[in-house]
Amino acid sequence: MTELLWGGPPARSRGPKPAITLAEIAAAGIAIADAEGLDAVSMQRIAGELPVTKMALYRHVPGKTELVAVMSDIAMGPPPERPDLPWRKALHTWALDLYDGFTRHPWLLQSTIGRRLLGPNELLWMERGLAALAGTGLTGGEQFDAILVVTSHVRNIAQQSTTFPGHTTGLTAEEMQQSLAAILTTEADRFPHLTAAMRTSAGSENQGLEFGLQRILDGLDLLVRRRVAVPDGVETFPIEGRR
Amino acid sequence: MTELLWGGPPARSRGPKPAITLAEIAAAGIAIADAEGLDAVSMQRIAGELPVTKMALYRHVPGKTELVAVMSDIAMGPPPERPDLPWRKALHTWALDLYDGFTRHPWLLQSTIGRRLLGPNELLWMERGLAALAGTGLTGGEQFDAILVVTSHVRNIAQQSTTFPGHTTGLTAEEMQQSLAAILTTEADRFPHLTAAMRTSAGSENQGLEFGLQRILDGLDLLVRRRVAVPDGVETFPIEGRR
DNA sequence: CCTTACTGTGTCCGGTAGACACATTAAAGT
DNA sequence: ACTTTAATGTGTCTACCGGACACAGTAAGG
Repeated sequence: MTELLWGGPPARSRGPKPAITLAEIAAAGIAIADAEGLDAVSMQRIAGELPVTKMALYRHVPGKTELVAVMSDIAMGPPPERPDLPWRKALHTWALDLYDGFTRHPWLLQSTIGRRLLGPNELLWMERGLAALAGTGLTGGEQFDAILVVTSHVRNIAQQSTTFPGHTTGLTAEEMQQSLAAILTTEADRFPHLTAAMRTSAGSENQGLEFGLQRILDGLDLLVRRRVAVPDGVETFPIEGRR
Repeated sequence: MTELLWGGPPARSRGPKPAITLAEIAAAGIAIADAEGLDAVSMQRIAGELPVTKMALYRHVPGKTELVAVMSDIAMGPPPERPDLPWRKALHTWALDLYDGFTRHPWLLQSTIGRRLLGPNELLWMERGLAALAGTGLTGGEQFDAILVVTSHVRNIAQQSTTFPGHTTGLTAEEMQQSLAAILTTEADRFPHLTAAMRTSAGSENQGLEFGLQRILDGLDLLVRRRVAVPDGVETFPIEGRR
């Protein structure tokens, strides 16, 4: 499995020339997932796009799980090159780049959840995120946690704002808003704060990405300033509300 | 569909007495999902736990999607009652309560993604989260965005730390750490910051929940203080890095 | 030239969600 | 009390899915 993600094309020896390559299989899968969603990707369907039958795919890939992992790493691609910037701006553009990737391939939100083997591109994204934080004085663990919280936010905003192609069980943002409004007309007394918040939130959609990002960066900034003031990492200024 | 989530038991008229109720179906599904994961939940399997056949379930539920929605809202349950607290402590305990729910029913992380119809319990969680922020001077939209970023963080931490029962395609945290270390032994030069961060992060696992939570709360606190200073919401003090 | 490793194919299995026709049940209307 | 009618549960059927496995053909190495 690690070989699939990290190894190049396998050394060929005897036997018939393969009619297809792993890269072609992955490309076909990515095309289907982009156009019709991850649920539309089946071994049958992929084979239909290639000059082979379903079972031939298993000569190149141990199973669907592994294939999706390869597809995911390829579709994610490496992070775009960016000039060196102060950590905050660097992490900010990193987050926007990540968001871009998820909107280009919404199915990545489904295929890259949970603990799994990481591919070279995914690791490269992580590397770039950590690079942004390298000079901040945060410990390694804190750096990991920091890019994790940024990634979480980006993922969930993308999850919420993206429309999934072919995903039958998905409402549009309007349908959701509408059904919520309908419920609140009859149940307003059970949800007073929700009702109130809805009234003062009209027209302020799609601000979620920047809003959360700025809060997180503000919070990180506070910590970084403390770390710079006390480089050995001892916590000197207890902050109200911190455990 | 809305009736399934929000309506009580349907008014019965003619016909045979139903052998099962929606609540019983949902309870059976929840039991299976808790024990063996969401993937183990099938109509066949649920029917096996009840004195009916698979197709009888479709008399009570339009499809599996809707059934999982009902299961999810029931399993999530209402948020626990908490005494009134300052907004930061209130939101903090709210987040920990949410985390608790996700660890009790890990499959909720799979079943409550994306845009979907919201059930009464899910809305009650939202109501409580907004209630915590009611006195902060944030606009409705900002309140929504704030609880969204907290929820995202809690979800992703739970996703990362929870072990899913029966989920064959899931590595343990050790396996993942191990494979990462193995890769870095041969590819260390491609990922210098990653390698460095790994060295200084030994033993600092499972701090991610509190770390991200405190950063987010710190960031929100900054905004709230600005809002209190200028109650009409006009941004008077431009903060470095904010767009 | 023959052996051997490798590729692609067809068949088969157990599983999934759901459509649909059918018999049965029990309440409502007469 | 009898008939009508709406609702319930069942069994059968279709169209998929991932994958195991045996088999035939191909091309390179000895």
